[in-house]
Amino acid sequence: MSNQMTIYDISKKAGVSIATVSRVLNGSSNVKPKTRKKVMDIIDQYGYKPNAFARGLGLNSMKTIGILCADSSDLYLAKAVYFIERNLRENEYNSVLCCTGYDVENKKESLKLLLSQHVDSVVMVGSNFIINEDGGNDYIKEAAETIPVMLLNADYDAPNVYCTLCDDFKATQDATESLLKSGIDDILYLYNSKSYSGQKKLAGYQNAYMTMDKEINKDLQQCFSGSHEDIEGVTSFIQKLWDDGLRFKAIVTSEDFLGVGAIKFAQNNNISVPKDLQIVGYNDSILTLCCEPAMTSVNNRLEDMCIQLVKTLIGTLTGSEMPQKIIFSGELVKRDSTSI
Amino acid sequence: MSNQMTIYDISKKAGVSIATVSRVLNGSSNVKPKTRKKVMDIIDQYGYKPNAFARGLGLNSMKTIGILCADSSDLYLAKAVYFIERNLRENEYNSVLCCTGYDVENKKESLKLLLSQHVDSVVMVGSNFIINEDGGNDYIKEAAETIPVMLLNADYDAPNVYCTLCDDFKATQDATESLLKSGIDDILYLYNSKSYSGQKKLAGYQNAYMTMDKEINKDLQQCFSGSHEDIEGVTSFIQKLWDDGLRFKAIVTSEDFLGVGAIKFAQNNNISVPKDLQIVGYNDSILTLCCEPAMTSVNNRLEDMCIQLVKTLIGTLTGSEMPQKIIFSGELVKRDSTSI
DNA sequence: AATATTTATGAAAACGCTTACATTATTTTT
DNA sequence: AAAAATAATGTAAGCGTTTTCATAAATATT
Repeated sequence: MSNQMTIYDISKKAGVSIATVSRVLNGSSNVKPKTRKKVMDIIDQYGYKPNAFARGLGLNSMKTIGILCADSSDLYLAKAVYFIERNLRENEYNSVLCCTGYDVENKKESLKLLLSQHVDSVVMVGSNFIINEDGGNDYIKEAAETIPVMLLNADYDAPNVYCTLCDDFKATQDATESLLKSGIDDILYLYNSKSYSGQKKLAGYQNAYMTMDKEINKDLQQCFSGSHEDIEGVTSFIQKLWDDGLRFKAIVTSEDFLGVGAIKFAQNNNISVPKDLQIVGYNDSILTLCCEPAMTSVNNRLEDMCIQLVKTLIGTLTGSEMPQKIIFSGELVKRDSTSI
Repeated sequence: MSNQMTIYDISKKAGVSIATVSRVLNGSSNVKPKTRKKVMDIIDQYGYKPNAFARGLGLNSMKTIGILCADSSDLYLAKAVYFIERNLRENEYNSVLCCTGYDVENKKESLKLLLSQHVDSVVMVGSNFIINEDGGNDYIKEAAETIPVMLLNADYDAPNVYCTLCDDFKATQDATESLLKSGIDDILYLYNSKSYSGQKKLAGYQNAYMTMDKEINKDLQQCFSGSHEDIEGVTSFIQKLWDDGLRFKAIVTSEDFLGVGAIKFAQNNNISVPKDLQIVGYNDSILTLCCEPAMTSVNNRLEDMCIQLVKTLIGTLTGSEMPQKIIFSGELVKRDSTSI
């Protein structure tokens, strides 16, 4: 079996020392081309792969990145994980995935676990890793004392913490402003409690009103706290608001599933979309194409962000000075649920 | 820093040998309760975590399972990865994720990589890991010589290979039969080239016709080879068939996104669903709730399968004799896209 | 109380690599 | 052609655990 082979076996067969084999393996320049070829041939012939543990022990790095993610069954997070994993692998890094759920203690525990595994860095996927209370993010700061911490779509200033994010504030503000400018004043903002970015988007929504010098109605800011799978829950949540007498001409959301729930609500009530109710999703996921009409949504450049994040990560690990914050601009993808 | 501490430091502080510390760490019974407590206290006090590499080297196992998955951004596969990861972690196993894409060579390469990392087992998520040609699956057999190989929703008989799957054949046959029994003869079967299970479902579809003694029209078996994101592609694919004169009263699909594309097609052509066209999806994903009307779909018990798979895996790793094949029955979840 | 048995602990080898340092081979300089 | 400089290779010491085997302590048996 090729897997039982050790560097000793290879060195013996190639008639060199284990140090030379190691040098070939690690691409050291100080080895004669002829020797390198000889060793390589043996390695290829026997399909030898160095034992990752031993290598890790020696190098104190296993070329492994920890990926922390609340819930990789969430469409958006799943895509992020996918893009990050792919990019890491292209750079010859492995990823250990760790789904933490939304509980804070769990997140901390998972992080500790990854650290004990000596990952070279840890990527936190999603803004829900930012804890919105005093000292809540110390666990990030602490981890960053040991290894670089990469935040996807979250914003946190600390040494050795690198953020790659989309300007959700601005994207939401822009979308809201477009609606306001088209003469619609009663815009419901619907967000999900799970994600901190829902707050930032809320601020963008509010800022749009301020900028346009229009009055804000607090009742039009609503938080849905169910799961990202519970579209029916969203629909009845909105229905309840409606039945309670709340009225709106547009709904701006912090996630696509909320938008879909809104479209379903409109259908149930024979409200014409976009004529009498315009709806804006967020993330530009496949859900936008499933509903009727297809939904306008903010594309927040997930793939670009992930590519950049890995680029920054690799740079940091190889000792380059890297910017600690990179911000992408979201882009409103207009479909048939709006007429702006 | 707690992370730099070694077993030596702990042993010194506790006034015992490293062997004793190791025994405490590994829960060996041969250690006096008083000693254990003493050591534990030091460990807790300093937050010591053993170096995973060294441990791996010693044990030749890092309690890590490799997860192989073509594309974890696919809703279905993402959920599978999520469930598996969660269950593994509950059993104190880590998971290294590896997205292979659909290229066979890549899959083999990724598997080799995982093996070189000395994972304790490897889980292949999805039927696309079964290569439908002579000797195509030797790579699985080979891996199984070293470690147990777990297949999710794929069927392959070999020593040390464990399959957990859903009877997609039967589920599709049942759905098709229900439609046939309700008097509809022209059922389009639409599947996706990416997944081998599309073939098994096709067989189920065909078997329904045979069982009901009805004639099969080969033109009604169509394969869409686009991406799982390309709902619009599906819609125009069906439109083309329609424009070419193909007619059908129902569409049975191998995946939800195909069903959604079908519903969109119906909408575009003012074909009433389910009155004039019934549509059945597969996987019972969130997409079924996004479209209008909500889509009937086969729930193939993904979570149950994943739980069982991990159970089987842990059993195997701990030396229990485990069944090599466990088959779940799919369940048709009826919604408004059918009237059966 | 002396001996046999069991239980708890320690010393040291092993795990398979990397790498600093020592040595040898090769090339360049004189 | 000898000396100096450089390049290639080898030797051996880590890296931080686990674990076997030997030994010491505690308990049971006579």
